Amino acid sequence: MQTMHDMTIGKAARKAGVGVETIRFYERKGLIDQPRKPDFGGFRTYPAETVRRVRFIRHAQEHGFSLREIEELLSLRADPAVDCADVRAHARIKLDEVNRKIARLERIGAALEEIIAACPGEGALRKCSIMDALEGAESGAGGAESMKQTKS
Amino acid sequence: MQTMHDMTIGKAARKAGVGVETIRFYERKGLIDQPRKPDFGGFRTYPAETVRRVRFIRHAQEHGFSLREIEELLSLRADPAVDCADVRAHARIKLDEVNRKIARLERIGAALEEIIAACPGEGALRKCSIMDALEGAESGAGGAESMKQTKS
DNA sequence: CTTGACTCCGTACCGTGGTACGGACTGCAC
DNA sequence: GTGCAGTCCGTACCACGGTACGGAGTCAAG
Repeated sequence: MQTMHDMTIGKAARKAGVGVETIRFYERKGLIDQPRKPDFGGFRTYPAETVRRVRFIRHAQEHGFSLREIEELLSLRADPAVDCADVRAHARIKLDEVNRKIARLERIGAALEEIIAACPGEGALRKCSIMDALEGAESGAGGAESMKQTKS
Repeated sequence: MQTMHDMTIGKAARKAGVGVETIRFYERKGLIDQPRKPDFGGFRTYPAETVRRVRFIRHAQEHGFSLREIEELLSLRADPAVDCADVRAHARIKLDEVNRKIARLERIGAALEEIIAACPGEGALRKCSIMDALEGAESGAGGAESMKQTKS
């Protein structure tokens, strides 16, 4: 039996802090499942689980995961029958991705700090080291090469 | 006065490390300006400045700036009255963003490590800390996050 | 029983950052 | 003088993450 906390889509959306269209969008994407309509007419009712799931999605997005990655993340715990080793393997892949993202951001941050520190803070742009840094390339981060296709 | 280093678009693109289409795209976006065609036929010639500008764009992208922000940066440069501090302020905002992203990623990384560690390597998954980490997420620590839209 | 708010559903559209395509032209080499 | 690489130009397309729209149905209050 569904809890008595079921709600219509609008209420679920408000609770989750998103728009109705966003809920539907996630349904279309398969990130959350669409409750079926009551057979005797009326509106779909959404369980509290939907709200939790939407919040999960938003938080994961804030952490830099794409919807595709989030789908995977959700599937980690979707099936209680899933073997722990599988879950762990997925989690390790994700952890690896996270660490790579952190490393990349740290390089960017270090480069930014460097150019900010080198900036005199005032004066004409003629001698703005930030502009120079962006123009001139190097800056520890390396990778002046063309990173063209990064499509997977 | 054109320098003697003018080149066709393909050469400029190669020098800048991007594709021809990317140059044209930046032209359409107004990030670089398109040289006019020689009136007596032939191809456009691009000055070395274009290459520098494209490199600037790519480097700024690597530092986390969007094309729109880069456009601003470029227009700042075009204005001799602009102060260096303006540029540094932009860089600081970016640095803040980067640091926030890193902090978030580190939290999710820790959560992933937790579930990996909690996993015995076989058997069913009982609890998933990643869900906890992302669902309630910033709860405990006074994050003050989630100031989403407040639809009425 | 009417009104207004909400739901349902498909489809179209938005901005971001490009990539691809096709036909016509040009320029250089052989 | 022909052939091929490169240019020109418009347009279409891609993935991503949604947002908006319009017409119908439904619900709950007055």
